[in-house]
Amino acid sequence: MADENLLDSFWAVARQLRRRSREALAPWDVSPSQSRALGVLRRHGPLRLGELSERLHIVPRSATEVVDGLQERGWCVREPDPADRRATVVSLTEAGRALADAIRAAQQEQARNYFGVLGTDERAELAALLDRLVGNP
Amino acid sequence: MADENLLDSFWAVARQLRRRSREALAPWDVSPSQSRALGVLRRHGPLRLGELSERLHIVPRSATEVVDGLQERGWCVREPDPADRRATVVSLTEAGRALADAIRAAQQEQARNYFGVLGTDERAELAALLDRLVGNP
DNA sequence: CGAAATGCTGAGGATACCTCACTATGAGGC
DNA sequence: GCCTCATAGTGAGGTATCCTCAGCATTTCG
Repeated sequence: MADENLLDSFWAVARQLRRRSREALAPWDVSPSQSRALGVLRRHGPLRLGELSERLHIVPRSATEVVDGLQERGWCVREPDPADRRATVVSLTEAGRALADAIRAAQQEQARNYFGVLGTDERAELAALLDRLVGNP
Repeated sequence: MADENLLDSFWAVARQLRRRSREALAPWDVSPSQSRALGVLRRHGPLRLGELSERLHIVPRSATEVVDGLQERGWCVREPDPADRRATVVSLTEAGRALADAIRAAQQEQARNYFGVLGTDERAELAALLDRLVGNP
């Protein structure tokens, strides 16, 4: 079975990607979990905390902490949802949006760099295989 | 750039693999980090704690904790290195070896299952691409 | 209107890492 | 042989990122 090696290779790539991502984030002193939240808010716009937690695959209580961190640094704000006063809507501030954009650019650059050892068609092949695994038809 | 999607797909696969691996480990009540240590000890035989920590990509102090956990459950033992009394050699007990074998079998089964949605040649292709990325020629 | 559901958060805990300082031992220069 | 310096492991203490459970405010529904 080469599947064991497949697993090993996969995790080796994951480790490298994690390291590079950490390095790419270093200039801004943003934690990986904060960066993920910024990315989600950037892509989807304002979100209720519960929705944010779903997209981050964490429980709402954990999203509370992440948002606390972002808010402390002035990157997002909480506002009551006018449609449901139990809920709070989280939006990026201008600083937060600028930061999210910068991080996205850095990550794109990093991804281009890392995956650049493969050719264009190979990257497409890799993406297709991964999507098959995930179950994205 | 599809590289962003490539990243997303990659992490989606990683998440699924982590979840499945956690499920595969559940019957034995072994933590992922303990399982990794068991795997290393199984493959390489007795190791000095420092060597074990290197292969796990963690600092020696952290390996101490992992070994503490394994030893508590009777899966490994510490013995002084006869060649250097500062060092301690960690070896699997019989129970530890049996457990490591069982875990390996379960993980192989799981990997076969997960990567089974791809054909044999596609798995080879994926492995080759990943190895290129890691830098394994 | 009252009961049940929902959205968020305080309190507290687990895991898996880390650094720093310390002890015991080993190894090389004189 | 002794002195110095390096090395192996670990105690103490800390951080990040998750989790559950309980509680409060609010909404929804029979």
